[in-house]
Amino acid sequence: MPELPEVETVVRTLEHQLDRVMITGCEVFWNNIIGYPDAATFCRDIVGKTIQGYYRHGKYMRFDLGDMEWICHMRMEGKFYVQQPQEPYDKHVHVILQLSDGRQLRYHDTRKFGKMYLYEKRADVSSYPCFKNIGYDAFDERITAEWMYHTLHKKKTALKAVLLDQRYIAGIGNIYADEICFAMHMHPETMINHLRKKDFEELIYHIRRILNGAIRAGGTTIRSYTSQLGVDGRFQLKLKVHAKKGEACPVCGTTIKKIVVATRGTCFCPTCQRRR
DNA sequence: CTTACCTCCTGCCCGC
DNA sequence: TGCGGGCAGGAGGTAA
Repeated sequence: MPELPEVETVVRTLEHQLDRVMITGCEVFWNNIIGYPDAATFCRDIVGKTIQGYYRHGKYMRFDLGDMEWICHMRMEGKFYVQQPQEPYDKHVHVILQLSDGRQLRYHDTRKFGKMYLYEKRADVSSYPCFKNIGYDAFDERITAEWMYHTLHKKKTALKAVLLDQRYIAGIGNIYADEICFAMHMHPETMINHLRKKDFEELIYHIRRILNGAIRAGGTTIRSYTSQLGVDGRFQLKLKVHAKKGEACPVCGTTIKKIVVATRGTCFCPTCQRRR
């Protein structure tokens, strides 16, 4: 499931692979992938545009097309492939963009959960309808301990639920939420209103440290990128607790437990991570 | 306003 | 072997 670091890797990889390429054709095989407008309009309007910039907001990718903006969310299983037209593709390829250099940009998504949007360009990125419930990107400097304390100190919500809630901080998903809770030595169900301003400073520090570490690990993917593999931004990153149920905590050796928090499978160390 | 639950999808794992 | 059931999961939507 691509989270912020994986999306960043995909965006940078595509920028490296495609740069300023023109889109000369578009086919959509599964209409629900297109969140706005309808698939036919999407195809008609994207053809003839040149990609002029590659950006990311939370887990969303943004492509500057000059007078329009193409926005994609890969949800859990989305991948992009840059391939030659004659290369075969399977039933999970739902969108194919023909490029001016003869190659194709193919969107592959096993569960069809991903979404693409095409909007008239706006100066204020946060005003796009698909970002209606999406807050500041995790690296946005407007996320400060003061802002977090002000926004959250009265809420009776679990720490992990806050980390996953894209309205507050955009980009963190289930994997890094577990890792961030571990770094905080906090039980994922710690109530956010129990955190002090100093805790929020620490939280922001760990969020950015962990996401940055993952982005750096993703750089390896860019260098070793080959079109056959597809670009999904995944890489080998040593996780401390996520998906480690039954294994020993790397710090104290206690068996990692798994519970459900905010409807998500959640792994944590019962010794290192205390409730507050 | 907040929370709980449903929806979208498919692959995979389980039990029979 | 093969089938059905259950589950996971980001984010939008709706009901309570």
